[in-house]
Amino acid sequence: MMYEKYVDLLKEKSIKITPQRLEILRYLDKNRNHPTAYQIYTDLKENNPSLSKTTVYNSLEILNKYDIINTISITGLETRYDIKNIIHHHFMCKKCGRIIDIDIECPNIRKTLEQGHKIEEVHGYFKGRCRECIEKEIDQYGS
Amino acid sequence: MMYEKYVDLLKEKSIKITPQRLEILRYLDKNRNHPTAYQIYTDLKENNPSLSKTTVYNSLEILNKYDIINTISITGLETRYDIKNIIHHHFMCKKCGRIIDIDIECPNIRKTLEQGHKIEEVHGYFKGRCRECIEKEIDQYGS
DNA sequence: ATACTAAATTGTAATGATTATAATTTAGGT
DNA sequence: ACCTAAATTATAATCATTACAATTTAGTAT
Repeated sequence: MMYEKYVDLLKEKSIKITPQRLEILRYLDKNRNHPTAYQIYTDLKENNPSLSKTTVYNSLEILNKYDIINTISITGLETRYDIKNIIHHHFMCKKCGRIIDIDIECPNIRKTLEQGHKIEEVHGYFKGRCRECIEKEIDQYGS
Repeated sequence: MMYEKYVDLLKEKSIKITPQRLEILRYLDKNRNHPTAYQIYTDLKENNPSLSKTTVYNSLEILNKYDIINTISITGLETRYDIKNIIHHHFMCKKCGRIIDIDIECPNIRKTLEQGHKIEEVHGYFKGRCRECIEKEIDQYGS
């Protein structure tokens, strides 16, 4: 019941249903903060001490390959992961490091590009300072 | 004469003018194929055997900080570098790995987002199969 | 021109994310 | 209840990047 949703996702793609994959999917579904592989690993390890880091990487790779999750290259340091939902962009705050969803899809990019190359993924991100960090600065130094 | 253009770029930002920085800038200006730090390092080392990898990283960092170059996080593996020119997006071919410039700026993203967060960088990229790889496949298997 | 000083460069070592490998276990079909 | 290919695990290796400490240099002041 609890995992049925994720079982179905894997069944659709005819890839093996394992407890590790289900846990990772559930984790990404509940944690929409674009975690790293390491964050997923350490958090899930609490309830499953035998979990291997390699398994996390392998699972993320196959889930990405079958279009169940997205990878986000934005920090330049590590890959972030995101369960697939409606297309959106990301905003990364250079101060606090947070990656925030931006519910926008870049219009007419797809059409514009259907001229030779085949697009399989669309990624957009911005970098700057998030509202919260800006507000903190104002508090600190006076407006 | 040859390096004047790059000297000016550094002067504008009041950062020190060193032969290493000038060479890196010239390299990025001539090589618009989004090289990695390692590629820059090995290519420039040919004419300057004492060049250090750390210098390349340090220089790229400061050039990026002062908005003279751009960093591109797209492969998830390493950072790519691009001399600053008009805003454009990128297309990465999943087959051959090439990163191609797409001369498009996502319209009205900037305005849409001026609601709290401050945008300092706009990045957009697509992944898929480039025209050349697609054409090769057709050649191979018949159309 | 010369001397000075903070900043840049260099080489080496350390770090941290990710991948490779090989042995063990398991999912899912027979 | 098998069987087998695929998944999981632990460990070691790899690769990009950063930290560090010693040396050199750019650019300013003398």
